[in-house]
Order: sequence, then C-alpha cells, then structure tokens
Amino acid sequence: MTSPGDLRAAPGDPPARRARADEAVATMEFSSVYDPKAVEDKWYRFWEEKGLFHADEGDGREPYTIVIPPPNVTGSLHMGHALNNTLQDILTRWKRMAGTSALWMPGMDHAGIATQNVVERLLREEGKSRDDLGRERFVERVWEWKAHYGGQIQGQLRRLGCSLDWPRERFTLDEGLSRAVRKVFVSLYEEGLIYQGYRIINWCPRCQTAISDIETEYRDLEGALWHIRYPIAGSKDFITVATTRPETMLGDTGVAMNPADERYHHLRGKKVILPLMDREIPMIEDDFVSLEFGTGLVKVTPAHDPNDFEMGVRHNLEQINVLDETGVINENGGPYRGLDRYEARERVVEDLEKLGLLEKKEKHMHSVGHCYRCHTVIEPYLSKQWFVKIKPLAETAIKAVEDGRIQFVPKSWEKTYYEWMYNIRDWCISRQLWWGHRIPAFYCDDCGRVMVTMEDPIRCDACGSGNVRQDEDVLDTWFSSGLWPFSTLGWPDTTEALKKYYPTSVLVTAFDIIFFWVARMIMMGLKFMGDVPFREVYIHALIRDEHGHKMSKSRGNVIDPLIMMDRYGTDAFRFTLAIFAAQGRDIILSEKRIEGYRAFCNKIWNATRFVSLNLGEGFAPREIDPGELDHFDRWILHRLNRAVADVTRALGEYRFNEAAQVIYEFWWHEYCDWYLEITKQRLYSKGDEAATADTAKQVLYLVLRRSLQLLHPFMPFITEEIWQAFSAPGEGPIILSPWPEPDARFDFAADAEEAELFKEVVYRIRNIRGEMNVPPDKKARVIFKTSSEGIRGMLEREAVQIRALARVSEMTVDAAYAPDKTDASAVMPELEIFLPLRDLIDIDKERGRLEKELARVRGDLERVEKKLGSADFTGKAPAQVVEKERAKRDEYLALSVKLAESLEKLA
RNA sequence: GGGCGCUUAGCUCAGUUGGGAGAGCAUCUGCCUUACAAGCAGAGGGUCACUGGUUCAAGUCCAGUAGCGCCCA
Repeated sequence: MTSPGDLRAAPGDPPARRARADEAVATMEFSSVYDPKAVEDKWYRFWEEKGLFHADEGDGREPYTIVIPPPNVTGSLHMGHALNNTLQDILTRWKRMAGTSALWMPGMDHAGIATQNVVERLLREEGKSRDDLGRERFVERVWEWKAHYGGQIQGQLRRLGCSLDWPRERFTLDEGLSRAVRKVFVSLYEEGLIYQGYRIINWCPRCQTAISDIETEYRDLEGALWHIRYPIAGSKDFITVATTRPETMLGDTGVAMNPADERYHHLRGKKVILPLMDREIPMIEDDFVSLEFGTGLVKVTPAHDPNDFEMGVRHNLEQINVLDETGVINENGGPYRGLDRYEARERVVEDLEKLGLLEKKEKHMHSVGHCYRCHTVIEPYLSKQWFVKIKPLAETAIKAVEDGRIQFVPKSWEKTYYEWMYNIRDWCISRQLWWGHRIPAFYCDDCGRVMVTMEDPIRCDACGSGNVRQDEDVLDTWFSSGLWPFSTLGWPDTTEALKKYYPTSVLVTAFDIIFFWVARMIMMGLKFMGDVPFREVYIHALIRDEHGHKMSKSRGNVIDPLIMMDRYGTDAFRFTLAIFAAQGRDIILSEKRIEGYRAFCNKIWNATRFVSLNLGEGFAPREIDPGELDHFDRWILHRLNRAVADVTRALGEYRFNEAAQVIYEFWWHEYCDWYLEITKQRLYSKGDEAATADTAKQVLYLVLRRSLQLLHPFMPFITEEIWQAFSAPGEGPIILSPWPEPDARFDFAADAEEAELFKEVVYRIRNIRGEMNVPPDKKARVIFKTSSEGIRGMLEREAVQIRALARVSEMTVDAAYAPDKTDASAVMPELEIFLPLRDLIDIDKERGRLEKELARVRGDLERVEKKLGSADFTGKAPAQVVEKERAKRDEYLALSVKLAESLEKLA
C-alpha cells in the first residue's frame, strides 16, 4: 500500500504533471455497460483508507475550507442533504485538485428536541417516561441510542461520495465543543448580553419546552372569532369583546380600548365583570388596540399573549397564568382546572352560551404558530427563560455584510438577511430538555445568588452555602451550531488548524436556515474570533415537488436519494443535481432526468472502451508536438481549452449547472460525436490517414484524461475507475491529480473554424439523406460546387472523412457543375452541394424541402433588410453591429438566389 | 398586511453588460454502422403570461395586470 504522502503531489509540482514518456499505460477490459455498483464502494474505501480526504495544516498550501452544515444525529439523507453536500463536494474536490489545502469539515448536531423525542418515544414503547429514569440515566440512554442508531447519515454521505476529512469529525456535544459553548455563555453573561427574564415565549405543550421565534412556523387556519359579553360593573349593560381563544379569558385581567375610540368614552375608568370567574377587571386605554378589528374592544390576557403582556406591563395589570406545561388548565382556572386547552375552550363557550353571554361566533382565518419539530399548536406562555440580547451582536453582523467582508451568492439574499437582522428580537436560548448543553448557571438556595462560571462552583461565592444547584435547562441546539466554524477547528484552544483554516472560504446552504444558522454564525464568529466565519455564503435551491412544495415525509412527496443512487448510480444522481442547480430558482426534480444522465455515464464508459480498444498494447503517452497535429486534433484541443476555461470560471462563480452543461456538451457532442468518429478513419484505414494514427491516439488519450479530470468533482466514482484502470505508471489517483488548465499551445481558433465548416458539410449531406430517406447502406455520390479555394482545399483534404461520416461513395469538387433535375441540393455560403439521386429522388419532397429552406432564408433576409433600411439603426447602432447585419444580408441574398435557381430546375 | 421570486417547446428547465430563441426527456422517420439501442442519423414543435413604456433594437431594462409559489407579520 502506498502512503498518502506518496500519492500527493508536492506543492511545487508543475500543474500539468504527466506520466513519464515511454511507459505503457495499464489497460483493462471494459464491459459494454457501466455498472456503478461494482466501483462505488471500492473507490470510496480506497480514498478514505489512504487518507486522501485529509487536509494537512502543515502542508504549506493555500487553505480552502468548508464546514458542513451539521446534519442532525437523528437524520437520514434526504434530497436537501444530497444537493447541499453534492455541491460542497464538487467545490472541495475541485479545489483539492487545484492545489489548495482543501478541508471539508464533517460533523453532526445533537439536535436537542428531535433526539430527545426519538428516545422518549422508545421509552414509551417500554411503558416508561423520562421521569421514570431520571435525568442522568435518561441522558445515558440517549448516548446509548446515538452509539447504536445515531449518525446513519454519515454512511449515507459516504455513499454520496463526500470527500469529508473524517478523522476531524466533531459532534456538538463532544468535550471540546461543550467547552466552547460554556466559554461563550459565560463571556456573554459577564458582558450582560445573556440575561434571564420573565417573558411570553413560544411554548410547545407536546415537547414541553420553550422554542425560539424562528422555530415557530405560522400557518393559516380556519378558526372562529367568538364575541363575548362582559357585564359592566354596577350596571345592567355589557360590552362585547372578540377572541379566537376563549379559554384564555380565564386569565383576563383587563379590557382595552383605543383612547381615540369615541364609541367607548363612556367606559373610561369603569370596571367589568369577567364572566365565569366573577372577577372585576379594569378598562384600560391603549394605542395598540385597533379601531377596526372586531368590536374595538379587546380582552387582555397578559400571561398568554405577547401583545397583551406588553399592555399589561404598561398598565400594571396582574399576570395570571391559567395553563400548565402540558397545555392543561391549572388551579388558576377555577372550575375548568384539569381540562385540556381545547376541552376548556368548548366548555367555556358552552357555559357562556348558557349564561346568554355569547353574542355570536364567526368563521375566522388566522395565522397560528406551530412547533417546527412536532407541529403542535404553540401556546404563547409566560415563563422565566434565558435570552441573548441580540441587537449589539446583530449590528456588527450587518456591517460585515454591508462592507463586503461576507458576500452572499446570489446577492439577492443579502436583502433577506438585512430584513431579518434589522427586525431581530432577543433570542430565547433555554430549553426545558435534558439532551443538550446544560446551562452553566448555578443558584444558591440560601441567598438566591446566581453564578455563571467556567468551573462548577461547589459553594456559593456570596454566602458560602453549599446548597448550590445548577439550572435544569439546556441550551438551544443552534447556540452550539452558531460556533461551528471555529469550535470544530479547536476553539477555544488556539490550534494550528484554527489558525490555518479560519475564516472558512464558503458556506453552502439553503435559504431556509439563513436565520437559524447563518446569521448566528456570523454574530458569534465576529464576537469570538474577531473575524467573519466565512467569506462567501452560497445559497442554493430548495428541492420541491411538482407542485412547488417542500419535500417532506408528512406530505408523502419525497424522492429518496438513496433509492435514486441504487437505481441509477451515485454519479448520475450527483450530476443531475449539479446540472439542476441554477441560481435563484428552486428545483423540481424528475426521475427521468436522472435516467438521462445515467446514459451519460454509459456514454463516458463506452468512449473509454473505444479508446482503450484502439490504443493497443504498449501505448505510451508522450509530449505532443503541436506541429504533428491535423485540423481535427487542433479543433478538439482548442475546444478542450475552451471547456477547461468555461468549467473553471463557472465553478468559481458557483454556476454549477453551467459547469455541468459545458462538460456534458463537450464530452458527448464534441469528443464522442465528432472526434471519436473522425479518428476511426485514421486508426483503421491503411491509407495516408494511418500516418497520423499515433498522433490521434495521443490526442484521444490526452483529451480523455483531461475530460475525466474536469468531470471528477461531479462524478467522482466513474472517473476514478477509468483513470486508474487506464493510466501510466507513476500517476496517482484522479482525486489528487492537478486540475486542468488551458494550454496556450493548443489555441487553434482558425483550425477550429474550419472544422466547424466541415461539420456543417457533413450535416447538410446527412440532412438530405435523412429527408429523402436514403438508407444508410445506399452510398451516395456528391458534387461540391464552389469557387472558394479555401473550401475546395478543405473538401479535398478531408475527402476520406466526408465519405465515411456522410456515407458518400464518390465525391467531386466542380466549380462549373450543371445540376441535373434529379439532384437533391443544399446551399451554403460559397458552396453548393448536389446529390444525384436518380430514381431515389422524390421531386415533390425535394421541392418541399427547398421551399421550406427558401422561405426561412427569405424571412431572415427580410428582417435584416428592414433593419438596414432604417436610418435610425445604421446611424445609432455600433458600426460593428451594422457591419454584421450587412454581412448577413449578403449571405442571405446569395443563398436565396441559389435556392431559387435550384427550385426552378425542379419545375 | 409587508417583502421576494416565478410564468420560455407536450413535460422539467437553461438563457450573466439589450443585437442570431436553447438543453434533457417525450413525439415522428430511418438505422442492431465492429465504443455505446442507456446507442446513431434526421425531423417536427415556442406571439418567451398579458398590457404599456424606454431604446435604432427587449425573453433580457422599467411600470402595471393576471396566475402560481415562498418568506415574514
């Protein structure tokens, strides 16, 4: 076994290292159909075992870093992951080949709520609850679960071919990252940026924890608006309030009106009687109350609504919490105690109706918050929680994007980022869970002192009491993910890795976690590293179903990436994702498309098979001397240069679809369709062409190798398989081979143009044959009529190729040819092509063909002449554009004249 | 209610300083041509959602309308 050091090129190696001359390439038998299953596992193991994904902080190369958006430990690979990680792998493999120290940092997220839910569900199946086990035993149980069932996604990422530096893998709950979390918490607390407070938070009664604002998803639901009468104290009159949540009235401590609302001025300073509870509550006046909505009077429940909470604080109203953590009415709810919130709603409404206090019930659409984890309806709930004071952090984070230290690609996402950052509210970070980083706050039971420290205190630092206990809550999982770009590199220690690889180069993610994650990493990175966590943020598409909905299990609209990989091979799947990944648009994936790119894999495979069969035993690659190249060699090498430049540029701009498209086009429609076909004459024939056979082999081999390299980031497996099955001694694996660069010796623009003319000639003859239904075995005679010396030279020189590719038996060039009535014809600039078809010709068909062509050309001519006839155009358009139009006119004119002549002969 | 995006061939989608409408799949025709039938050669198919504006010139820039979707409240 070779060690990684041997496979890896030294930093000073020339970029275009080639195999030494005179050494024969290894060849192998290729089957006629590519079988992905036979190669994928093999090469992944090879790369991983040899440590080829490893980036070495001491290698002296330029760093290139990507940190993986850590998947949940409970997660398994879905389409979003597949796209996200394919794109990161493309970038990483590209940059690794391009000679940088490319680090792709792997890891996972402990996913507090999700993981705890999974384990609690398992316990329930055993008839137990987490309380039966107790905190310590429960957390142990979660670790056990993780050891056995967690992290399935890692195997799936390997399956996808991800070149992650696995030995560096981190987990948000491991020792080092926990130390980072604690350090951040303690410093923010000491700075006053973390505080504890009583607030209305979003409470999930099922998960029984607080969640943050952004973890709450709003959905429009049809509910009801109940109009309820509250008697005015000391009067027979009553007022009417409207509410969507009647059960909360049990906690009402006031009724509010807008001070400008003249309808209700008679109520100023009055009190009303809260029905069912028989509590006297005050009327208050507050600008918040809308004059238009409902009756213009609103019940105020400070403990169960964020706006009411604010009003309650302004007017010094009592806060009465009527719910417990499970969403059941508590002792403050009087006779309704013990009822679930929805049962209580029904009972309250029934009772009001009996009392004649229910005025009416209307249908009402409103937006209701749901838990993003379990989709339970969120309860706005008053409780004591920990918060991050976010404004000061957000300000620096906004600046970092404004001044360009961080750039979003596509740029339009910056607006979304600003929008959120300007309106950001304090972040509730405490969760009433057991699985996570326990909040490092300690309370003295004797004096009430709160201590937030790096080391667990044994006694109170104020009164010396030993009755010290730690806060029961854990931190929001995103608190630790926010530190990911530096905590994974060793922070708070100053490691070599941290010095070399921070700031990271780019963060690749979908827009749906810009708020959850991207913004928080920026804030935390700037705060604790003093520098941005990444220089660019590439926001890619979301994969949606055919209706434009996000794919999700509950919708049942998922396409399973693992099944796609099984069915079509990983390379075809990855390539499809890449070619779909256009900027700024979501992806609606179709399986047909994956199938199409499986055919591309097969095409590559068979092209290789062709080359392999034809190079022959003992083929040895050597330096190519530009002087030995014929026009087609020059054409394909020129096109290769273009492809290399285009792919490199596109990748640099995160235009994955463009890069993939260029490679596809080059491989299939240039290399396979034309160059391979052209070399056949040179490889097989015994004529003059045979003299250039060796050159053709060298070019076939060189272009194949470079094309494989271009394709490698997209299709890692098939390219490595072919590369190694078919390489010269001393050449390392493709994954470490140097990224191709355009070779200035191979810029042959003029030859390329001539080759395009040749292709057009072949196409025209094929077109006639196809339209006239001339069977392939029927070879045709062709006469070329031209007075151009250049064209004549090309035709004569490439006679063998034209005969082969257009299936021509005999061809002549004759400037004075007088066509026969039974000739089919085609017209090109400065060239006419005639095929004497004799009895094969269908005169009507030929006439139809020419008429169609003539109509097209005349249409073009008309358009151009109209343009040129306008003084505005000739006067105002750039001279270059006008000149181009004139040239077009001359061409169309010539073509139309000749077509008309041909038609006349048929008459 | 506020913001953003989309509307191009039957389907899924490209189209980056405004200057010749494209790909894959599907359809039709002819071919098992010794790399590949997961293939080869050829063909048909679009008022670039609609209306107006800017411009010599608009799929591309601007405004409005309609439909669809997303995010936030």
